This record gives sequence, structure tokens and C-alpha cells, in this order.
Amino acid sequence: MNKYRSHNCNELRRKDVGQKVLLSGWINKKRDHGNLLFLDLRDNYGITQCIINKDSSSFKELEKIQLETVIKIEGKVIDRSKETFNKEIPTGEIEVSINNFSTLGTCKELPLPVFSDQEYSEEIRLKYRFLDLRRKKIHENITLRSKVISFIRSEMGKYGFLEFQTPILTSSSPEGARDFLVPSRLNPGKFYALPQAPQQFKQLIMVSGFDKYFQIAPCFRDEDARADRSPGEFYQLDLEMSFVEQEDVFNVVENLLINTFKKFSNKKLVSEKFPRISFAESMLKYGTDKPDLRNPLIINDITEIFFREDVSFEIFKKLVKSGSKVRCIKTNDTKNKPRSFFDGIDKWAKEQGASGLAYFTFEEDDKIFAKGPVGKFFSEEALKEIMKITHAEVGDSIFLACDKQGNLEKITSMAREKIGRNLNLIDENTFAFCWIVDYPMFELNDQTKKIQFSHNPFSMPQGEKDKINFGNPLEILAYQYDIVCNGIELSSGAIRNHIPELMYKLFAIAGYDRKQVDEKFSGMINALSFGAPPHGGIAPGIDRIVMLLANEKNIREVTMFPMNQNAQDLMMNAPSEISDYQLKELNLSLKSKK
RNA sequence: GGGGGUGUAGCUCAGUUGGUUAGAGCGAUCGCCUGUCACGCGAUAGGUCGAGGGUUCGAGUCCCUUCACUCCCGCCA
Repeated sequence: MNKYRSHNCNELRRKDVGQKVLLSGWINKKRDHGNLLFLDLRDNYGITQCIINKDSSSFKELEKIQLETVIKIEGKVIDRSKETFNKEIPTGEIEVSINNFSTLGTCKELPLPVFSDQEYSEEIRLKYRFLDLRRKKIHENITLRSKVISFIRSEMGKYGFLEFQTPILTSSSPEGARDFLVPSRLNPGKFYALPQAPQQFKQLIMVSGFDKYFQIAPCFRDEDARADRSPGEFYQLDLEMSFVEQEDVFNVVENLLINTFKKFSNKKLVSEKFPRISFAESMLKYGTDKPDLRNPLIINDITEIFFREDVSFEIFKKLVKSGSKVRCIKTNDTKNKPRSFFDGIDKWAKEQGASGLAYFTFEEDDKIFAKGPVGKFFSEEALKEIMKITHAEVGDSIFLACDKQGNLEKITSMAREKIGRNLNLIDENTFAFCWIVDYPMFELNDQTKKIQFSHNPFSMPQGEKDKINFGNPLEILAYQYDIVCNGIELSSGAIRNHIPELMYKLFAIAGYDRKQVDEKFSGMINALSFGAPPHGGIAPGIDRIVMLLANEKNIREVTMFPMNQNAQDLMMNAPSEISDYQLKELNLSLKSKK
């Protein structure tokens, strides 16, 4: 028999009444009636109410004992009378009468209460993460994370994928995010990089003939944090398949995600086939490549209206002439919304750094007219044209903004979300997935005006390889795709370019000559020259999947030991200074601190 | 690097127009209480009002600087 417990704290029921039991756990809560003490004992599994009265020799000691002390109790399971059942917990029909107890782990005065629904500052939670993790909600989140990961593992096994580990110490890559670097002792002056993703390795695994690979892979990127982005490290379900086209990857991942979300959440899936939206369409209709499809609002381009003679909105007309565009969001049946609703949105837009959002509402007496501060600038004909483009009816309103395309996309995208929330159009009880497909291979860097890879340089360009229009690289699309759910980018992937000659051509466009490519990507290029299968894959973000399933807005709520926004671990005191000896061994010297 | 929010007791927060000795709940300590499950009741301790500077007869409150945490922009192939 186990020394510490015969049962866990969620096991005992009425059928156990009369049994002598051993329970161990934390003191969750005490209720002291002077001559009678109730004590809730908690472990990973649940809570059992224990009871002791003043006749017992242990009574005085238990009365004084600190919450969160770890104790072992020896006692007898007894029946509760019906009026005293606790329906909140599964063990609520019994209690354990304490015969004696021993302390297994003492507890100092707590810096934060464990048994409480209060919220605490991140600082105190992260510093005392081991206490924070005892609390119900986050304890359940972390447990959920474990279950989701093991479910995914077993599913991937069923689909015939093999799980492999890839190196953590690898080489720095010129593209992408900032690397975390690790100095090499044996190779003075040289550095390893932690992998931003096992990108090259997974392709090499395909070249090695393993056909289907996956890994719950740690990824390291030295970029600034966001609510849905941990600083430093995160996990991806990294997977890669040989002899596949985009469709084959989609099938596997759609199945996996749908099974996972059905199993671990009660929220409705808007559609079991993920709709596919091209990058270009998404940027136009939603202003972003991660649209929240729960939001029914759509953005329309109405730039052409501002070339008309019968539109006198001179500010916009002038901007349009110099290359700006006008885009708008239509809201249904908002004619009775108070002025404050419209002005609130306009004010909000200005706070976001835009020049505001103009608005008007379609109304009708003997003819169509627009009500609102800028309504007078539009003729009836122009209004009818806008109604046609936006599928608007009388009573609907239009919010419009004018700017250069990039800024315009940003503000209309944010406005779509803001207006959708204000009008309560977003159903929080659903998951709306979609594929974003047909990403451009290249993009123009705004600052340098040079052409660069827009996503992954190893993606396969679309089209027959001899017919691709290399003269107009910005037109080249890639077999590059993202999964988005509720406005959160869950994963991105691609069919890879396994043809070295084609890869040299593409890298040349991005400004790398053959020699540079050979140097920077020697492992890859070399491998692709020795019989590489066509292959492709994707890498869904585990943390974000769990975040959605746990209904959390912040990734730290599903991460066991996260760092804070400044990439510090307040509990372990990382990063920390190192000794002169360590520096010397690594051939490093520090610039003097300012 | 930039913008917003927050910072008052161990924890969560209140604090009026600048005005006497800065409050509450939880927690801690002490006492009372035999059916609670957010037990109840009474008492006690606990404060560099994030830090520094300024304005003022007087600053938790106003101004400036700065620090920490957080959200966002930039960044994240």
C-alpha cells in the first residue's frame, strides 16, 4: 500500500462510507467552528472535505495550520446528512473524519491566495508560478494542453506519421525572425542558433525518404511579445509529407483540427470544410490575411465613385487622384443607431492614428439620399452605385476611409472588428476556420524598395516551372497557405520547392547569387540535388490551438512557465549574468554597461 | 524604438475640488463559535501611496523625470 494515500481527493463516494482511508494533499480551505473544523483537502484530482472536532488530539494543531500546507490524513469515510451535501463537488456526499494527520510540507504565509477567483498581477503570478498553477482555471488549462497534445500525437500516428526530434542547436538563417544565438566553446567566435522552426530539417527528413514526419517542435524567435505570442519560445505541430499536393496536406490538417476541436470544445464549428480564401481576396474583403470569419462585415472598394462628377467629397477626391483608395464597410439596418454610435467609431478610428471614418446612412423619401455629416456630397446616382457595390439597402449605413492601400487595409480591418463588436455581430460560441491560399512569392520592401520573399523562400511557385513569369516577380503566387481561426493565425505551410534550379532563380530575384545560396543553405540545396521527392507540409501552433480550446485571450494562460513581456523568467531569474570564467571559456567579452 | 493603460497594506481594490490621524474585503495574529462549504462574530498588527524631483501654507491627489507590469504599433520568412 502506498505510504501517502489510499485514494486521491476526487475518489471517495457514498459506497466508501465506513472505510478507513489515507489522503494526502494541500489544505485548500478551512472553516473553523471552534469545536468543529472543516478542512478541504485538495490534490490534482479534486477536493475532499475532512472534518475533526475538539475531542481529537490533533484538533488544536489543525486549527492553527496554514492553508496550502501539504498534509497526510488518516481517517474514516462518513456519510453526510442530505441537507449538508455539497453538490458542487463529486465527493460532496461524504466527508472524511480525521483520526490523525502528519505534515508533509509546511507553508509560509502566501504571497497570493490560491483558493480565490480574484485576478492577480502578472508579475506576482509569474514569480510564484508554482502557486498560480495550483489554481483551478490554469491548472485545468495546462491539463487540457497535455490532453490535446497526446490526442494529436495519437491521431498523427493513425495517419501514418512518424515522430522525430530535430536539433535544437543549429545554424543561423538569414531570412525571417531574429535568432537566439548560442556561442560555441569549441569553435571560438562561432555561434549556433536555436531553430525558428525545424524548417530545413523537416525537408531533409523527406529527402531521407521517411515519407511522413511530425513533431511537437519547440521554436525560438527573438521577437517582441503579444498577447497571443510568447517571447522566446513556442510549440508547433510541425509536419511534412512526401509526394503530395496542397490538397493532400489540407485533408490531413482539416481532419486533425476538426477532430481536435470537436473533442475538446463544445463550441460550434461554422463549417467542417474550411473555406478557402485567396490572399488577395482576404486583403480586400477583410483588410488582413487573418480574417475573423465570425464577423459578417465585409470591406468593399469604392474608389471609382470618387472619380464621378456628381460626388463632391473633395478631400477624398483629391487623395484618390494622388493614388489613395477608398474602402467602406456596410452595416445592416443601422439607421436608428444614435449619433453617438457613429461618432464613437469615428473618434475611435482617430485614436488608432487614422484620419477618422466618415459615415452616412441610406435613407429614402421620394428619392434615395444619404444622412450624416458627409451625406450631402453624394448624388442619388452615386449613392445607388455604392448600394450596388456593397449590396446595401435603405436603412443601412456606410463607414468609409481613404488612404494609401496599406494603411487603408489596416484601418478598415480594425474598423471591421470594432464595428462588429459594437453591433454584437460576433458569435463567441463558434469557431470559424479558413484557409488563406495563393500567397504572393515576393513582396516589395517599403523601405529598401527591394524585392524580398514574402513568406518562406523554400515555397514552390505556382505554375509550370518553364512558364513562370520571372520578369514580373510580384505576380508570382506560391503554394503557400495559412490556417486562420477566429482571426488568429494558427499555422502556415507550403508545398516546397524541391527543384534546385528553380530555387536559384527565385533566390536571384531576392538578391542572392548562386554562391550565397550555396553557403547559406548548403544543407538544403545539396540535399535537393540528390533525388528529392516533391513534398510539403504545415505547422499549426500548439499554444494557439490550446488557447482557443481553453477560451483564453492570452497565451500565458496555457503556458506552464511563460516569460514576461520583456522575455524574463521572474521565477528562475532568466536571463542572468554569467561569470567571467564562463565568458572566457566562450571567447566572449562584454562591452561595458552604460 | 513608439503609443495607451495600470502601480495605494501580503493579495484585490476604494480614496471626493489639493485639506485633520490614508480606508474596505480577503489573508496573518489573538479570542469566541458543533454542520460549514466564499462559515459567522469580535479584536490586533500590517503603508517609503512604484521611485526621484517640482508647485503649494499643505500633495496619494497637480506638474516633470524615471522604473516596473501589461495591451497595441513596429518586428514576427
